[in-house]
Amino acid sequence: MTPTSNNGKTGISIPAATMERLPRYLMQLFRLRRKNCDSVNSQSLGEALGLKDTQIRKDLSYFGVFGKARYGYNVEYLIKAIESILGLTSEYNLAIIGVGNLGKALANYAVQVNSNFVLKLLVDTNPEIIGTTVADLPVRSMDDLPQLLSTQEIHIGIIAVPEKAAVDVANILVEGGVRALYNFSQAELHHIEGVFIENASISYGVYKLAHHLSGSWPRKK
Amino acid sequence: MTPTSNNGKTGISIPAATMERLPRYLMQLFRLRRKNCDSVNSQSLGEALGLKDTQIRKDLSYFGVFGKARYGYNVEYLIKAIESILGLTSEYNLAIIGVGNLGKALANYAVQVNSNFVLKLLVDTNPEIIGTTVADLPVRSMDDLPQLLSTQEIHIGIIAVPEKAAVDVANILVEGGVRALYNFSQAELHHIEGVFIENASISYGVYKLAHHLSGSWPRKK
DNA sequence: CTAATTTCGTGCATTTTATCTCGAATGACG
DNA sequence: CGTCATTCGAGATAAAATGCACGAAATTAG
Repeated sequence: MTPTSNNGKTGISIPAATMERLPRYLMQLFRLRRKNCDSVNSQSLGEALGLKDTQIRKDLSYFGVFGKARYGYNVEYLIKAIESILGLTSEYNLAIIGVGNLGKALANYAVQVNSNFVLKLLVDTNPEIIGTTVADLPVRSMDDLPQLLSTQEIHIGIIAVPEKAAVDVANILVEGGVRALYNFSQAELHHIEGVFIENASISYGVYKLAHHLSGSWPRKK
Repeated sequence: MTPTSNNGKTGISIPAATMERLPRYLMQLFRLRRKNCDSVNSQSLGEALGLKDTQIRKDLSYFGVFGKARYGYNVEYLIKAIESILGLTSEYNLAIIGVGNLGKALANYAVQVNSNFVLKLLVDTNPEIIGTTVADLPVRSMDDLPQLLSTQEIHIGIIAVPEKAAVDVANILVEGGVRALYNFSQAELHHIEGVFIENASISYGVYKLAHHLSGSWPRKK
């Protein structure tokens, strides 16, 4: 069986919560590979990620049989399998709109993360930023964005502009044919027909921490 | 009844999923306030956030009665109530560790978000950054961090350093008495006794989008 | 004042998610 | 080669979250 096959499980719908965890599994597997680990079992994987071992086995079981009794999972094989499940078999072109501090951080980030994501385009409105080079790419003018989108295919648009500009930027991207948006602005983007939207919600975590500190967050065991 | 009271619901444990949504409600309420809206009903709040109206009513009902039939919720009152639930009745001092692009972005962010969060400390290891001013604060040396933590109380430590340094930074913060960490590094931080940890996981969204684009993400209706 | 209508709050059904349990497979070891 | 310990896979069970449906409250209109 190849890692890409689904082991006859077609038709069964995968829990969204499971899909959410796969990137975390993948990241941890990359770390293990860097440490030259050949195999990993569900228990140690769980400990590294703060999850129960049964959770990991159940998650992986949706996609077929990856593990072996008394051995665990082969790291390399599982990486290939999860990459395949996540659709990391092809490349995705990224555009970052807004090259302030956050945009720059994301640009440098994007290069490291995974070679399946290729940063193609940086755009800003600020004349002082336009023309500078960030992550080996020139920053282009927002005015040129529609035209730039027509000359190269962008799969994922990363929105790193102030809240007020986010909706306009989203519309330009969608009109330019971008079908997936990763929104780092405070704006709430939803419900654009045929477009996948992921909201990063950077600031919410601090509220959760405030609540924890203030007293009575219901703890998980 | 004051917004802070629990309307006799003490003892009932609040679903974690509900707590996760409260910051989003709060943000949307801030937007409504800025637009001088006095009231909002569960339906329009739901539309703005991509949630069902029943979800919002149920969430709020855990904390008592905030709404009125044929009127909805008073924006100002609901803001006060949620702020109280989230523990935003006192101030929280923030330290940002790592003043690269991400740290700078977070520093400028933190100032806007909410006056309950007060940025007190910026720290980095890079001699070229140490001594510069970001968000009206001088960047201090990482070497001085333990000492700085002993002279002022920091409630929330924001980790914006490279993955390799994250665990060390976390340890220094915890030893310095910080009980809540917001981790923006790629490192997985878990299980520090008595410390609340929130992982921002900035890069995972792009994997989800890749999977969406590649085909068969199970859609929610 | 009464009826009509809107919108909340909440008990209950449904769906989704997490956890438990245990048989089966695998490799280690005598 | 047989026994033992380990670790997976997956069905059964428990827990959590969501969504429905309806009674009650409140406002408006006649």
